[in-house]
Amino acid sequence: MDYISADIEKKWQNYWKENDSFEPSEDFTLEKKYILSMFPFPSGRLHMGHVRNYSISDALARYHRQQGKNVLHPIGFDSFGMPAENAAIKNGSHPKGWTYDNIDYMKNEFYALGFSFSRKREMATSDELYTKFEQSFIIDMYEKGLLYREKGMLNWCPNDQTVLANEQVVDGCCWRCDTPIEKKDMNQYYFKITQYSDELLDDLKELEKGWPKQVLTMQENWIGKSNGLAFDLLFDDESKAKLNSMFESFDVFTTRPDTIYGVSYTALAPEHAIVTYMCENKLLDEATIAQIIKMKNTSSIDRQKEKAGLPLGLNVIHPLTGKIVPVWIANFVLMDYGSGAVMAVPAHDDRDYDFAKKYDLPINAVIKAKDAESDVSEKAFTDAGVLFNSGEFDGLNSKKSQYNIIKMFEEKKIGAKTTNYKLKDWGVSRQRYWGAPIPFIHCEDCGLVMEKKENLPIALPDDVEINGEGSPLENHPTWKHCKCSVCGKDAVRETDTMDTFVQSSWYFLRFCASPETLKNTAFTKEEISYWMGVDHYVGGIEHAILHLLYARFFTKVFRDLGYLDFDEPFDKLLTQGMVLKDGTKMSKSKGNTVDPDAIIAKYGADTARLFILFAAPPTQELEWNDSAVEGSHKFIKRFFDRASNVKKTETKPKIDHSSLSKEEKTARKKVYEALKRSEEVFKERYTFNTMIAGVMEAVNALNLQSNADVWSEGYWILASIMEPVIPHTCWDISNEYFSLNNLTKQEILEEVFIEDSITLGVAINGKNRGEIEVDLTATKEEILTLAKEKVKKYLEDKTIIKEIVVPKKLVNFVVKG
RNA sequence: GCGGAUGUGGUGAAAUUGGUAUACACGCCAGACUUAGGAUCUGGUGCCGCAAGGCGUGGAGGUUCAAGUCCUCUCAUCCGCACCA
Repeated sequence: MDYISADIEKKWQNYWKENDSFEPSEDFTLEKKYILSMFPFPSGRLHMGHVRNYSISDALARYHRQQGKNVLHPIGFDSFGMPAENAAIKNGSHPKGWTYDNIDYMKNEFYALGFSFSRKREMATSDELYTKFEQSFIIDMYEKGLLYREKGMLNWCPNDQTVLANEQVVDGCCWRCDTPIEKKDMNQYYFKITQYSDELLDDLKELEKGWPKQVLTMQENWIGKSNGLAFDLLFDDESKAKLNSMFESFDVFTTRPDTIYGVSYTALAPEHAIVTYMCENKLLDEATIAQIIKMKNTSSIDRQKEKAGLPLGLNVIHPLTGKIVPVWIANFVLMDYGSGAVMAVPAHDDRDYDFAKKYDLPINAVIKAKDAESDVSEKAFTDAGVLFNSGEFDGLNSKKSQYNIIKMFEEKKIGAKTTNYKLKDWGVSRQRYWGAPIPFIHCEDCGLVMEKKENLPIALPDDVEINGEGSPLENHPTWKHCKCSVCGKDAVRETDTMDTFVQSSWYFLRFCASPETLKNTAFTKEEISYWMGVDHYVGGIEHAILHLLYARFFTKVFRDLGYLDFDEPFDKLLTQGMVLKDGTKMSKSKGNTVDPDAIIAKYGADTARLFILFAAPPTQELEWNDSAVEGSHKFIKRFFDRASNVKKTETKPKIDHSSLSKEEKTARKKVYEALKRSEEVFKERYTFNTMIAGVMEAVNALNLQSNADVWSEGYWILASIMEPVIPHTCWDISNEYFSLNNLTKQEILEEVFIEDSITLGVAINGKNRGEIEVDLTATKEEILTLAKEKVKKYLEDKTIIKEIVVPKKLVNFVVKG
């Protein structure tokens, strides 16, 4: 029978659909596996990155199903978001229609690839029920004080006409459209993620077993915890008078209190309150004010190009020496880190050094290397060292003095040990239409109030005009008008919608809901405690910070709200590498994409899956190679054709190993080696390429013999091993020859690994010179005699100094002369 | 600058604890079958060399009977963060 991929694949896809083959059981006494791939945005069609992502998770899901586990392998769509609106603006389509059409199309693509998803748990985050539950959680979070509204300087993308979270600003530009962001003073809703900074950082330890180190490090850096000293710098009397006695002091933070005797100036961020006061009250001359305004309006990228600043004509008093220290304004001081002000120690900080050199400020060295002279004439000395010119702390090392200096500040009550984080609260409101509305109401009398839970969902209106100008909800004639949930008076709805990352922060919990639960509640605690945590989470490294941090945050919040009782959502994280063509990432703009549909049409889904899992380990980049795809296709055909050597059987044949020929024994050994490899791969290594190579070797070995029982046993096992990779082909073979009985856990037979003789390498001075075959029972002396005979010609005129026999591996002679 | 990785044939890549480097595949070469071959099958293929032999895992050292694997230094590439005080 010829291998016709289209027929076979269609046949089994229909079979799986009709038989609900991949629905998880509701029996919570079974051992479970929750296998999840990061769900896609419904952009229109699948790309190869998707195919790789789901090929990996599908292989895991199918393997564990064979092992008898209760497997949850769901699929959904992260369906809110800007592209739907952009398409609306471009083609006049409606975001809803566009989104759901795309979902339908992509679902078909998924099932054409044979992915074993639970069809009954399919969902999209733009479904009204999803919005309903999410809005309910938002209200819970507000009541807990984890959501607040505040005016602030926000990241504004002028192209997308919306605010962005800090995490969504990449190199000063919008993460989505690359437009340089602007700062805009606006009201915004924030999740208090900073309340969980320490826990988000500390719990990374729990993840060390299951997450790539790289991701852990990225999260750690993003949270950016640093310990140091915070203290007040007091103005002198003259400066206080200049400031109309409005300010006594300002607060600074340092991680290097050991350098404090080297302070030679201090610097404020251009946005600092004192600077703002001075500008507003014209306490500086006009030219200076103009320069400050210019500095503030400079983009963050330009601000990094060169250090710049101005003296403010103010002085503070050094807290330890009592000396007068000038106050500057400096463009490198960031308003949103620490207090927006720094003590400057040019001798021991590169930035302070550059600035001091430029403006000719004093450079006072106070730390030197242990056994060297201090030299800061060329550059700052930023290492730890020994203190000098530091009063009572002279001679102490950096570490010791940091401790002592902080202690002294605390005793004198002029400063305190302080921890700072780079992590900021998560701004979640977006001025867009295609998102989940934030369920709040603005009432003239009552202020900001929550919508009543019984009124949820606050759904989006369908009749909107989307033209890219302003917020479509804000511009809608009637939608925003409502009654206050507290006093009943006329009021207005919040027209901002939520960041789409909010939806992806809890979708993995929603998947735990049974088809029954789905209709009524978000999920039940019982279901969640059974299915969570996710055993394998598969997705792209690009989500290392944003999505994974937010999802971890939501899990902790839901725990504190009583919805669940664990700390971390994802036990194991597998970050897949990119799919490349011609050395660069596949992308439409580069025109180097390969369309999955075309590959399926030409070779079939199994070929695409096999190539993707065979060409490289999943965490590594994958270079697309047309002829290697061809090769994968050839293997499947050969695998299918050679199945004709198999004798039909309902059970695995029993074979008397001792009666077999050498070729037959080798074939069996290779088959069972492949099985061993498969277990390691699925349990620990996930290097599917090596497992597939093992199967290929086994097929090659089977082909060198003609014992029908050996063929049958071989295929019984190999079709089971390969089913997670090329499911259609394997189900077809299994059905034809084994009545599908072999797609279960396979037992390893140790007898096939026992051999009567073994091959040993013979080396001289570590260099391989030949090999000998010896009896299993051979003694060391016998082996040595045989080995010496084998490499006789290399031993002439030489003296053997040492003879090493490594059992079952090799013999090594150390020779001289 | 800080952090994380990766360097092995013409190519994608194997080598799980130090033990015969290059499994498996792609490509290439040769042969068979064929009207034909971009199908299928068989064999060959690390490099230099006619051979004997020598050399080979980015580079330089080291430990060891034995190093792709361990240690020191170094080079290159990729990724992430970045004026975070």
